This record gives sequence, structure tokens and C-alpha cells, in this order.
Amino acid sequence: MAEDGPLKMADVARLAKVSMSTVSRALADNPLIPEDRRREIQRIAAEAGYVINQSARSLRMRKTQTIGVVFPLGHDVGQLISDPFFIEMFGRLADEITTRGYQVLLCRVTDTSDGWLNRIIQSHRQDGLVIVGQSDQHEALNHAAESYHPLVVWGGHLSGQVYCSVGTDNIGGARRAVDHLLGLGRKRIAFLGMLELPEISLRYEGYVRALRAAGIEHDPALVIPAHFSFETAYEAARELIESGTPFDAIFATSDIIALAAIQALAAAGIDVPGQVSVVGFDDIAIAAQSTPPLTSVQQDLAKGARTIVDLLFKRMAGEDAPSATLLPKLVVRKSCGG
Amino acid sequence: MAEDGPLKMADVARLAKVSMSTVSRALADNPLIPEDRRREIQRIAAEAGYVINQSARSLRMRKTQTIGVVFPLGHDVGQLISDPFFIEMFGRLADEITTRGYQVLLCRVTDTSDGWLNRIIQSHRQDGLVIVGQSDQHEALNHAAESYHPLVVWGGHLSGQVYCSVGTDNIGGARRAVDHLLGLGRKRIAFLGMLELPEISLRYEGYVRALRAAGIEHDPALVIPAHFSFETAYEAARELIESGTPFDAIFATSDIIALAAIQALAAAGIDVPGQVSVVGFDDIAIAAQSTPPLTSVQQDLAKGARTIVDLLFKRMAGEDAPSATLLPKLVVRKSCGG
DNA sequence: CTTGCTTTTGCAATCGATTGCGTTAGCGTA
DNA sequence: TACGCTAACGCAATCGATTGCAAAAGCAAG
Repeated sequence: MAEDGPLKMADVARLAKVSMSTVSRALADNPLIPEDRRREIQRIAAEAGYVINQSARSLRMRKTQTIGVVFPLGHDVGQLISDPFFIEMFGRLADEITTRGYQVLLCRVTDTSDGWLNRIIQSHRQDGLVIVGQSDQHEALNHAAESYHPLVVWGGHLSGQVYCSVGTDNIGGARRAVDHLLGLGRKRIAFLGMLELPEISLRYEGYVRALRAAGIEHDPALVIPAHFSFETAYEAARELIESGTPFDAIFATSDIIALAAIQALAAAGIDVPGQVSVVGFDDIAIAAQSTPPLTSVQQDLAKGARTIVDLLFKRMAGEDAPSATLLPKLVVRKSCGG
Repeated sequence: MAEDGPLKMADVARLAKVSMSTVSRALADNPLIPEDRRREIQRIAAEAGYVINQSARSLRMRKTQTIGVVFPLGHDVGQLISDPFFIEMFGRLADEITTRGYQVLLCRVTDTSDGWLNRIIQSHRQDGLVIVGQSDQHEALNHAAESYHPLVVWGGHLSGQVYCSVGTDNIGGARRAVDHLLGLGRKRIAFLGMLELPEISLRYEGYVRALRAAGIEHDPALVIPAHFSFETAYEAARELIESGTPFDAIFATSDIIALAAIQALAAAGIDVPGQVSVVGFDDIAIAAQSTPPLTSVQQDLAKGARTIVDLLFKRMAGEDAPSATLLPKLVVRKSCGG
């Protein structure tokens, strides 16, 4: 009957015939307690099935051994699971965090009303925060970062940014993708994405720069707003096609958007890559498996997650860690021909 | 300067010129405090940027507003992220849980030494547990379930099972898949999977029953152990091919295994579905996108997750919720011909 | 002005661990 | 035996909220 009672440290103390102080220190491997006695107390605790109550421990120590991972992305329930990119990022972050002996708390933010970030921070549920994606919360992040240090953001590096961020070189990645399309002789390249999001607007910047460098006039009719979900992206692509605006290539700002575009093109009887070349962004797992396999700008998520968590732990230790930028790589597959 | 200080409830009490008791009740919308005063105190607290400290609250209330999601699956770091099935399941669970106003704590178990489950339970970090996959921990789960009620497991329903589980009808699903292959005229059907895992052994049961019903002799040489990772599955398929054992179909116990097998077959110059039909299990997102598109036994994860969380909340409320079984559906695509 | 009842409010104990500081035990030396 | 010193150990305060119980305040009727 030992192991299912709601055992407290005081019970263990009684069993071991010492004070709670001693039990606490023994379980924490505090050298104030002689080695053999420590082992003995640990054995007694383990045999009794005793486990430290983390709520009490967190309160007293003011730390939770937990990292919060926050997704401030959109309000609809479907968002989290719909995007393979975020899911993969989450998995990688979880690996890095648990490897360091911390727990992972998932925070989905559906209510971005004033002070949402402060509400998370002050709840003291976690010792540090990773924010995946800036969404439209640049200001809120900047403000929070002023007083809260253990915070790292995955996203683009923006001007006037106070918080620490890790992200791909969005401008360079987009530039590389569009340059590749131009190199294939494509001249009317459509851009699919939400300009309101910082990372996407950086990719747009790269798109524009590539066109300008090639001396090609930039046609606003080719810039199509497209959300991250497959359905809305499909719709956006269909409208582009039906608009009659001529185009011979698509630069999609995510793989999901690219895949949706490919399906929309196929439905319209347009050959990829024969008539239209398509390039995506992220290089998620499906990209290599699609038909045709998708050319995409690869973000090294494993490295990204490692960097994020490294920086976060530095900041938790009080050091001041700078933002980091990762170099993207263009992975060429069949979807753009050549 | 209000909102960045480490404000405590006592500070709010001072601001509002009432006692802490009153603040606590006001923030909890306790009708003991008159409506207008409640609003007033809430406003003062919000303006000061005060947020309740969850560690303290959890300790006192003995509840954390958190559900733990546990993956007891394998010890290597790569496991979590490698399997799209678990990732998708996690996303769906997270949706269901956060929708109910609870937080999600991810517990990756790397140390399954004696009492691992008890260590999680007694840490009191969560109010309830979802265990994704039984792995080889049937006994441990049974034992824990005797004294700990808010616990639901995703997995197969086994004989002598005490804990509450939700899962697909593995036997029926496998039966349907193999029946379909038999219907196509296939007679030498290989089975790829780890028999040690309960769910897989149930699928094996369905495989055997289908063969028996068709009057086909069951050849042990066609039963190949294969882990869930792509690389090891590829290796297993390659060995089957090289063994020279004749076969005209593969029933893979997961889509990842199926996709690995298809690639191994392609590498050996064997046509799918021309020479060999392949069926997978799970129907993950990639299945529809692969070349050729994969026939697979679909598990309705959205419904599964909803059911799991429903049952869990019932159990947390003290009701006794029974196990549930979901009906799988065979999604026929090109990989098995026909 | 009492009395009696209801509505508000606050005191103080409690949740279960950690830790600064003071006390005791143990041992060696004079 | 007395004294000094260090190594072990325990007392009690503390972390920040919640809540049972009792007291105070408000109000109406007698």
C-alpha cells in the first residue's frame, strides 16, 4: 500500500526518522548531507513511491523547469494542426528542450487582446518562452522584451527590433528562388502570400529585388494575397488563373500554398512545369513526395530549433544573446522544370 | 511603471483598498462579492497588469488546469518528430484540450525504468493524462489505472485491460486491408511491422484471420519485423526483396513503412502496383501525395482525439468512462492497383 | 434604540516544498 | 573533565494564492 498514498515529504521524513529539511536536501543531492545517508534517504523515498510535488517546488523556488512554446497564429481552431511547418518546428523544439531536462508547455494563443503576452509571462508557468512566428505582434513582442529576458522568437529580423529572434534570411531565400525562375527564362512570376506578416513581407522584398535586378517590370496584378491554409490558398490560385492575367511561374511563400497552387493549375488543365513553374518555401516533408516534386526554399528547422533553444538558455542564465539568421538553401526538384 | 513589477495579489488589494480575500474572490467571479465591485476590482487588476501566479494557485487548489500528453515511445531523440502520425495526433489533442481551457504539457518519456508513470502522476504537474500509444507498457498502465483515474490511453484494446483506452479496431482494419488485396487476386501477402507492440499484434491477428478465411496458407517467411522509422523500414523491405521469397503484395502496419517499402521496391526495379500491391495504415497526409498515391487504412484522428479528451474530462469529473473503439475505413488509391 | 436578519468583508490557516541561520553532536586535544 | 572546532541537522519563515469561519456592516421592523 506504500506507493499510491498521497505521500508528502513529511511522510518520508518520518519513515527515514529525520527532519524534512534533511529529506529535501538529500533528494536534491546536497553535499551538506553525507553521501551514504543521502543514498539511504533516496532509497527510502523511492521505495515508498514518493515524488516531489512540483507545484509546491515551483512556488518556493520560483522556477518551473518548463519552457513555454507559444503559437500566436490565427484564431481558428484548425490553425495549429493545419500547418505542417509549425508542427515540425514544434517537434524539433520539444526535442531540444526535453533533452535539456525541461518540460514543454504548449500555449496556443487565441485571444490576442491587449496584454496577451504579459498574461502568459506573469502567470509564471514557465521559466522561458519561445514564440513561433511573429504574426502581427511585433510591437507586443518588442514591448515585452524590454522587461522580460528569457524570450526568443522564431521569425524575421525587423528594423527596430528589441527582442531576440532566430530565422531564415527571408530576403535572400526569396531572391534565390526568384532568380532561379528567372534563370529558367520565366518572366511573369506571380507572388502568393500575406504581405501583412513580417516574414512574408521580407520574402516579398526579395522577390521585388530579384525582378529589379533582372530589369523586369513589377506587375501588381501578379501579387496575390494567400493565407496559409490549403483551402484559401487554392481559392487564391484559382482566382489568379481565372483573372486571365498571364503568368508563367509562381513563387509561393509556403509549401502548402505551392501545393494548393499546383492542384489548382492541374484542375485548370495547366501543366506544371511545362507551362508554369512553381517554387515553394519551407521544404516540408511532403514537398519531396508531391507530384511533381516541389522545388522549395529549405529552412533548416533542426538547426533553427537548436539555435533558438541555445539562445533561450543563455538568456535564462542571464547572458545577453544576440539574434541569429540562418542561411536558406534552394532545393531544386521537378516542379519548376529545367 | 505599473505593469512590469512582480505584482502580487496583496499589491492589488492595497490598490483597491480591500483585503486579499476580496481580490481573490473578485477575480474568480465569486458572487459573494457584489457585481459592480467585482468589475471594479477586475479593472484595477487588469490596469495594473496583474496576473495570478499559477504556481501558488496550483498548490493551493490542487489543480493545474493542465493536461499531460505522454509519448512513451522509444528512447531515441529522433522518435518524436520522425513519425507524422504522432505529430498529427498531438496537434489534434492540443486543439481539443486548449478549446476546453486547459494547457497542454508534453511529456516525453525517455526513461521507462520502474515507476516512470507513477513519477509523472505524483509530480502533480497535470490534472489528467493522455498516453499516446501503449508501447510495451501495458502492465505499467494497468497498474497505474488502479489508483489514478484521470487517464486515457490511445491504443489497442487488450484483454485484461483495466485502463480506459480509445483506438481503432485494429483487427477489423487489417482484415479489411488484406481482404482488399485478396480481392485483387494477390495471394502472397507480406506483413511488415513490430509484433511486440500491442496494436501491431492486433493488426497481425486481422491479417492472419483474413488469410485463413480465404483458405490461404500463412507463410512465416512473409512476416517481417519493421520499426516505425523510414530508414529501418526501408532496410527491412530491402531484406525481404533480397531474400528471394516470392510475394505479390505488402500489408504495411504504418504509412511510413509502406512508403519506405515502395521506395525499396522502386529501387529494385519492381513496379507498384504492377507487380506488387502495397497497403499502408493510418492514412497520414503524405499518403495521398505519394507516388503512387497510397492505399491505406484510415484512422479518424480528429474523432479519436475528441473522444479521448471527452472521456478524459468525464473521468476528471469523477464519472466512469468506458473504452471506445473507432471504425477504420479503407481508402483505396493507386498503390494497390485495381 | 434594540433586535434580528442578510449581505460583505477580513482573519488566519492551509497547500507542500526549500533554505538561512542557529543548535546539537561528535571528536580531538589539552 | 573541559574546551574548541567542524560536520550534521532541524526550526521556522517563506513562496503567493484560496477559503472556512467569524465578525462587521447594513437595513428593516418592533
